[in-house]
Amino acid sequence: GYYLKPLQASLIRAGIQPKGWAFDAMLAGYVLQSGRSSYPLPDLVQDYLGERLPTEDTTGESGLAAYTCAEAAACLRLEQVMSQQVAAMSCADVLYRIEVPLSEVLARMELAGVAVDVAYLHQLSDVLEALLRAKESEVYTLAGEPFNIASPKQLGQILFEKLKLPVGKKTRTGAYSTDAEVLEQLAAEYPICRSILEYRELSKLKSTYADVLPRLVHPSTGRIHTSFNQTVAATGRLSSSEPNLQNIPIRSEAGRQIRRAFVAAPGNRLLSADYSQIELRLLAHVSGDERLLQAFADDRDIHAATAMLLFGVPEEGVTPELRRKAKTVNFAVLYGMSDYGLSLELGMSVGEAHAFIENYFRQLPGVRRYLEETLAFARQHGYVTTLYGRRRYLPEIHHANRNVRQAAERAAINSPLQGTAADIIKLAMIDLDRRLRQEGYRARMVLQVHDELVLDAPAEEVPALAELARECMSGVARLRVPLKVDVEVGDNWAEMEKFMG
DNA sequence: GCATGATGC
DNA sequence: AGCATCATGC
Repeated sequence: GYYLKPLQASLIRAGIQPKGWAFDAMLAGYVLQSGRSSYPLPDLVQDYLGERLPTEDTTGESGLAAYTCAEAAACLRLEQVMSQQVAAMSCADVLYRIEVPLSEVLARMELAGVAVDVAYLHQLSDVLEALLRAKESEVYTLAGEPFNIASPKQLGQILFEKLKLPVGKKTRTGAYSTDAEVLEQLAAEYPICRSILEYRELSKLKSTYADVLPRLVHPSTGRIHTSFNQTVAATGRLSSSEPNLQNIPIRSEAGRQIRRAFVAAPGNRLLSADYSQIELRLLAHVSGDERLLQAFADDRDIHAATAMLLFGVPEEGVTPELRRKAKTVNFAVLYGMSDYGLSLELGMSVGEAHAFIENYFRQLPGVRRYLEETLAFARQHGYVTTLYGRRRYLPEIHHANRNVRQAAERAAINSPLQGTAADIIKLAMIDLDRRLRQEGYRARMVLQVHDELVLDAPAEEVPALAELARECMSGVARLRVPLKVDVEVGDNWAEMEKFMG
């Protein structure tokens, strides 16, 4: 078949649970070349069969029948060719044990949807509107005139020409940058910058979330049914759209008010299970670095443990500031840090950042070895892989332009880690979905947010479900480090409490 | 349609 | 600084 998920959803909605889905050409296309922007069937037919699918003429009934038959025939032949190639690049497990079975799980999740409190969102929208108007007046007063705050061009003119604030960085096109980093720098001395930041936050919350989410509530289910896209992210992650439920605010207090709108069905509770530090645990596993492995074996606070190593202080000497620096370095490693990037982040010179990184590698030599081996592999083969064999091609690893080449090098470091984490949670979703159905749970998996699964569950199922989710998620891979899973339970997605057990 | 800037992991 | 989606301006 081709793009089976909608078909699977239709069948499931009709109460039919077909088994033995064998092949999906769209998913095969994704596994073979995850960097493509999309996988239209005519393109796959052209690229893998060297043929042209007849042009779509579905005006009449006979035209529709003929085109549908041509599609079906093409899929059968695509399976022969693509399956061979998938096997030849050792991606059979990724396609047949991960992506194909996951498709049906995603269909079930999309059908289940998630409940939102619409009345609450309307109320919140009105509050945001009032706060926004007040903040707008505040900005106009500080600027000495009204203007469109949402226009970066007008805002740049007001701040850097009229008010003569010191110019920070410029954008790629040479305009004054007014992004949060620039405004944050200026905010201590110029209150208007703080006001603009607050205006931006409120504006984002209202226009992207409070005003849009209620419109996407399905009239018959009363729930929001996102799309989980399986072929978008080059690393193997899922994405979510219409609406994106993978970027619901959590960090700011105002943002968390949006999250409160995501609720359990009546009589139910929301259960969230998330992997703790999965990417750093994977770094420990694939690098085999002794100290990193030991830190996770001891279930240490990894950023604090890193701070002890980097700064040579005892546990009680780890100040919040040192821990924050160590945390930044840990993330920088996952993203394939350059000393330049780290220097910007930590506000130090490139030389200091370089010394920082050298110190990190001296303390964690296994990590350096892994990063060097991964880069060498990418340069030699032109791709990198996850633990389960998922491949990402990096043609720009030999690019003549240094910036382009270095971006590819960072992707070479990051993709195996981000992609392996994606493989693992996908496997866990398949397993958990099977267990939920086999064991007759009424709970439904409703969201996946990269390292987190959210279930909408009858209150009485919560204790057993917490155990089941933990078991599925941490048991799905046997690594040199434990996969720690934290479980939280609550009536809404903002107010969750740790679940012990 | 691209640029910018917001949100998440 | 890795990976995404969405709103807005122009």
